[in-house]
Amino acid sequence: MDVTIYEVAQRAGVSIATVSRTLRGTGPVASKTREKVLKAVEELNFTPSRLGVSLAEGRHAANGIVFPNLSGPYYTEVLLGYEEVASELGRSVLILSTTGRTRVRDLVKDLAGRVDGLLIFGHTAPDDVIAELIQVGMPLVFVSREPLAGADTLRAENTASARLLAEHLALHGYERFAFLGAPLVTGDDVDERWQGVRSVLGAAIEAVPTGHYTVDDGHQAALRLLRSGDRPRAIICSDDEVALGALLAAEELGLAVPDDVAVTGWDDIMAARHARPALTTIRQPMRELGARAARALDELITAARSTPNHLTLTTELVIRASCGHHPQEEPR
Amino acid sequence: MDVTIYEVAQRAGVSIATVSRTLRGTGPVASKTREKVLKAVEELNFTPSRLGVSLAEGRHAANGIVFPNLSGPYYTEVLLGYEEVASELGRSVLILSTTGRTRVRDLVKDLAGRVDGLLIFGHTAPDDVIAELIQVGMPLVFVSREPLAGADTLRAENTASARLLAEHLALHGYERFAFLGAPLVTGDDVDERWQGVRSVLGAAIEAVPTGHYTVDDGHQAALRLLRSGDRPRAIICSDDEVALGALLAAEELGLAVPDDVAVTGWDDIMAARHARPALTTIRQPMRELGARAARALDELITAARSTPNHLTLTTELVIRASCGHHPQEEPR
DNA sequence: TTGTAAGCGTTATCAG
DNA sequence: CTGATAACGCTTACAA
Repeated sequence: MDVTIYEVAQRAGVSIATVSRTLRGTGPVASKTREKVLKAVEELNFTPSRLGVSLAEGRHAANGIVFPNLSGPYYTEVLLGYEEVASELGRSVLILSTTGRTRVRDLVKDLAGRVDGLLIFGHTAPDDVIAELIQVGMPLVFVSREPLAGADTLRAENTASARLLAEHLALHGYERFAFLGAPLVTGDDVDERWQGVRSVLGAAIEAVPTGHYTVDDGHQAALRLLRSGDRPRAIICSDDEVALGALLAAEELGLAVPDDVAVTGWDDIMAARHARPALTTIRQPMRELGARAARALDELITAARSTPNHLTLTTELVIRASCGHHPQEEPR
Repeated sequence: MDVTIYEVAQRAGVSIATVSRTLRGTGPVASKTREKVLKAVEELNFTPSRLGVSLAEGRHAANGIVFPNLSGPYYTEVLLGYEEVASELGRSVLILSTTGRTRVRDLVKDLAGRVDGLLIFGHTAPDDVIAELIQVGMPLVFVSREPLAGADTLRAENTASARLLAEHLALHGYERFAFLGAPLVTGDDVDERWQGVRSVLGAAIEAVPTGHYTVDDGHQAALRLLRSGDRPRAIICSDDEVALGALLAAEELGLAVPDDVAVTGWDDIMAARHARPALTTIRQPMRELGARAARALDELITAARSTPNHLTLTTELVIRASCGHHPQEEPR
């Protein structure tokens, strides 16, 4: 990309203003002139410099997204939904992964300087940068986090479905529960799930931490949990990956799921259906979260909307085999 | 981000050149002046406009990456390795996902206009755009593709390990094989794997297509394959995800792995170790591929190097349970 | 040590 | 309809 609008103008025998007008369709251009210009553009294989355009237009035509990592389908799916819609809207997407990173503050600020708007997962960005960004009016949408003034927040419903799940498990007659993948910060998705199940299970459930929310960490934590003296009758996991890890641990210890210990997940990632036994879980529209975030950002950026939106998408309890036997599945 | 270098200069009572010098550490600045400038910067909370900087510097300080999708760990891992190193080198990364996209040509060109260099997976970008990009001297590194003039290519070794794997399976005494996940384009990783195994197995192996290289598609294809009259004794899969799908299919049909049918994968993703039975596979340094690509691009961009490199990283045959019983594992 | 001014590549206003 | 020309926000010779 080396040829500039000046060369095109010169070759076409017109001014750069005319070239610009022709290419963007803004303002009138005589059809003979237009032809000359297009011909020159063609011959020179001219593409307007993004930098020049952006500087003049005063916008990047790009969105950012900050996530912890990409282990497992959750962030990945949201990311893809986001990128697809952003792309439709003519915006590129810049990514920033924060786990294992030092100076996240600076990275986020730098990213913010390159885009017109940002999707931020949960609490992956330091509060003070967020405050700064809101302060300067940068369009922001948070996914998987409690509402926040000055920015959009978007999440899938957690508490109600957590209750639904807890109640379903209680109906199985289980009495001791564990919540594997204890919340790390208050106000994010996992915390809401925990609050939800605890609100119905009360003292019968205890929170067990896992480190990260990965298959591996779930596996390790479940191993410890299941080996302990009084193991729970049912393990409600923070998400499907942790649950997959729990399934592994149970198998390793020779425990049958759901007969010895029931296990449930969250998200309904593809592997949940394929797991053995298939995971009872809560389906959450990951792709749509990303897509909606991109659209919300677009509204904010184009100033089609100025007041923040706080949206909660509905989820669905998906009952499969891992939570216990159900009459309709096992006719007597 | 609204305050410009002019306001800082004014407030500090100096020229914009001095502000720039102070901030970038280029050229001399009296320490008293420096202090005044830094104070003004602080008070105004000034951050140089990325667009301004890039336009003046003549570089984006950003890299792009184009991949088909993010289903499964392979692209994801490479992406993360890439982003991490790019970030260390002070470059942001812009992504472009191509599956299900129309006008990939335009998307790639647009992306190219926003970055200093591009990592492109296999054959995800149309040949003519690639030719154009090489033509204009855009730094390019291809991952998982056969060498190409005018750009770096980077891949993990395929053919030799494919032979190794095939020979190992032959030692088990198997006679009929299938390669699940037939190559879609010639010259990419999967094609090399196929060529490798076929070179030792000859007519004893047949290629079976899967659509995409996903768990689901592998599952479906394996189901058809295993139901057919003369099912193969061993299934060599194009990658771990397809293999995971094959495992599912075998289980569904009541076939024991490896006793009724052996299955192998490729990549050694995390799930391969956790699968039941654990997958025999070829370990490939995905993260490192991404990291190296970022460094290679940096060399090309900074003109530290001008001749293309074509690098092949070594892989490792990881023998686990899914390919058959081994003496050392099962002492008589 | 500091300031002036010429780029960098567009867009868009305002006269013709 | 078209062309000067002033932004846009910075970097960097070149002078002083």
